[in-house]
Amino acid sequence: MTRTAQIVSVAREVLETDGLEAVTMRRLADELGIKAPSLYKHVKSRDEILAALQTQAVAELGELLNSDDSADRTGMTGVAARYRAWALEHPALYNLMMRQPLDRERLPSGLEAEAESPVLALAGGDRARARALWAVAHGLVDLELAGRFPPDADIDAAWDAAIDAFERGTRHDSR
Amino acid sequence: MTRTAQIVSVAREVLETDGLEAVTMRRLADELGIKAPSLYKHVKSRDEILAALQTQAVAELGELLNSDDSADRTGMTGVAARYRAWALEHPALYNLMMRQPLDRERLPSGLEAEAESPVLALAGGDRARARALWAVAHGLVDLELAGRFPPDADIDAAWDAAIDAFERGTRHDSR
DNA sequence: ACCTGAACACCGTTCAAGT
DNA sequence: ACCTGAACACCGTTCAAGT
Repeated sequence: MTRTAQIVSVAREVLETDGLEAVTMRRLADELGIKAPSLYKHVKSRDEILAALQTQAVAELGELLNSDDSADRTGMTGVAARYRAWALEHPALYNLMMRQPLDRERLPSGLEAEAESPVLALAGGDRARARALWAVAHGLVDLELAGRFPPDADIDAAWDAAIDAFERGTRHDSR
Repeated sequence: MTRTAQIVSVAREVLETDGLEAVTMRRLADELGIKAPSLYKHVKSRDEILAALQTQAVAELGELLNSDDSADRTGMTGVAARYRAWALEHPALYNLMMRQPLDRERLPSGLEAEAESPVLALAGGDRARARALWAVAHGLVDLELAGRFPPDADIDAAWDAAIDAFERGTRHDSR
């Protein structure tokens, strides 16, 4: 394991344990038993570390969505459940993944397409519809993570309503 | 105009002009011709200032969604267009508004309900459906603002697809 | 009542220097 | 090749002191 990989790995632990604001150059150095300035021999900046974590997250969530646990609920309901569950288990990582543009240069080619493919399939190959579908899922998760729903809101019911709206008819783009 | 109100007003200008990271106690003080520590005589913390801006934003966007410019497109398409346009005009404010739990104590009572009412109406009074509707709109805006769609994505088409999905049938919650 | 200077405990980052 | 100490330009916030 290269030193750079160790840094990213420690960053992930800290991110998941104590949140983004705890991911500090001094804290990462501390965990590794070195001093903050030493990190810069292995990594260009804090942002570079965060970009690496973003890539990891896209890969992981993509893999999960592609996994077809046939035991699990299938189709839209299953994909939605896996998406939401992953986000709730890794809230800080999910936020990081969504709150900055993808660094498409660095991203392993094809990764983004692979991560999206299950959603595209659910949309019957319609890219616009797939993006709308992604947006509801993201919107529901983001509002839940941000604590923006009223305390008594039935979030499960909101997911059901969303799935309900998208499940009927796969007619294509109406523009 | 009380000093506190001036601080919040300056904070809004700075937020909209230079983004959240520019909203610094020292910067706000500077704009007002005083020193940073003086701000604490009028305001408890930076977070309190941001919470005030969040309240403003909810009120404004709510008012806009309730406005029924009959010249404008009506129904879901019109509301969606106004929602998106406001978010794109005030990106930093929109983010601020969505990225932290509402301070429901401080919020003028009824404000949240009023802001939501047009969406609830579009959902035929179904709260779960209304939340799903809100989530698509928020998801689409959030992904657009974060630069998370591929550069060649047709975002208008994604909105059309979302509207399309929600426009047919107002049958209620299927759980 | 309102404002200031000095300070504290933090940030990310740079750079000369050590091994 | 890898690490460190000292420093720079920042943060939010506190507090004694001035008017």
